[in-house]
Amino acid sequence: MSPRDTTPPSAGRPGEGHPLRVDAATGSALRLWVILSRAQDAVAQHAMAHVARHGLTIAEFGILEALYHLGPQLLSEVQKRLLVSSGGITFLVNRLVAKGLVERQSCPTDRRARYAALTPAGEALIARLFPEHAAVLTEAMQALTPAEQQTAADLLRRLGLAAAATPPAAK
Amino acid sequence: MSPRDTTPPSAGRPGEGHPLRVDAATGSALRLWVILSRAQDAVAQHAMAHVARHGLTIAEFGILEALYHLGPQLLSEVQKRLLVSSGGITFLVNRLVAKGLVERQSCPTDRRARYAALTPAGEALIARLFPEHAAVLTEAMQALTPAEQQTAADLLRRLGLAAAATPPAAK
DNA sequence: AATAATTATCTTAGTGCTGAGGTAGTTAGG
DNA sequence: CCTAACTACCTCAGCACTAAGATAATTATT
Repeated sequence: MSPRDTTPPSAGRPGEGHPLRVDAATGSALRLWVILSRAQDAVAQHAMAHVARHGLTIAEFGILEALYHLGPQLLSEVQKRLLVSSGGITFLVNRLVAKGLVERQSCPTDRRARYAALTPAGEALIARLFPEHAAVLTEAMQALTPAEQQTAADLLRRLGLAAAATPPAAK
Repeated sequence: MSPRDTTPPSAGRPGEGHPLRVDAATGSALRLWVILSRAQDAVAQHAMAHVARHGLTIAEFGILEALYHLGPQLLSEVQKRLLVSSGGITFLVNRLVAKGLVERQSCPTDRRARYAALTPAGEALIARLFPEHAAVLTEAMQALTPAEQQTAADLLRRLGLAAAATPPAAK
């Protein structure tokens, strides 16, 4: 789903292609979209490389991290937090159970619901990995000062919330 | 690969989990990482919804757009531009060929190399879709003014270039 | 020329996830 | 109660892509 595409042509290329003609507002949105995606991807490479070294995917790490910081959670709560599909959360928790890092617990008040909770092994792993992960990301983002990170975060939060709020657009 | 995870706990949650303790610099990097990923994902939903309505994936659209604006390109050039794997570019071009939107042309000076070029049908499709796509993205990002988009783009470009430049980190 | 190293593409197997649909448990209305 | 609607989770088929390796053509070295 990454748009390292939509990229405006690397200026000066003497192609046989069509010139890129867009108005100013459209141009800045397109440019931002490409830059946003590339930045996300570049940082994601660092995050993935780190968790992969411990045999985890980013999504698995996200579940462990959520359970670590919030305690046992209903699968549906974890699902909403991670933004994965309903089938996906079952699949991911199954895999973590198979690895011995997570266990399911039944909910006393609602027999449909199941909690996911860390096993001692899972707790030990995430307790060790989380600080490392934070350090990897801090390192990967060191090009921006904390103040700049704050500015970027403020802008992107508004952008993300607004984009998520609008319907996926009909055209 | 999305880290809607790594999210700091939604403050105030009275969990049984561990408190989130990180220093200031680490905190801003972690926060930015989550916000960056969520913003990228939210905008990507709009982009995907648009191209999916025409039976395309984002990667396929990216190839069509590249060929449209640059003219016929070697597969390896398209690959670098889209940041897909070498197998991926073969796979994607095959699918576009099957759809009748792209054709391969042999390179006269290097018999290993192949050009990808738009067919008339492909050209007609992307000529219609590209302006729509630009409009969808402009709409999706309208929460930020052009000046704010510029600021965000400047920061993210630096972030992305620096993150891409550093080795995937060893720890 | 012969050999090695590099480059360009393709092949194959596999991964990580989505989406549609299904079952069981729960809540609300009549 | 009894039905309908909803919710939580799971199953399963399938998709988009990756990674590793194979093949084949080119360039560089000896």
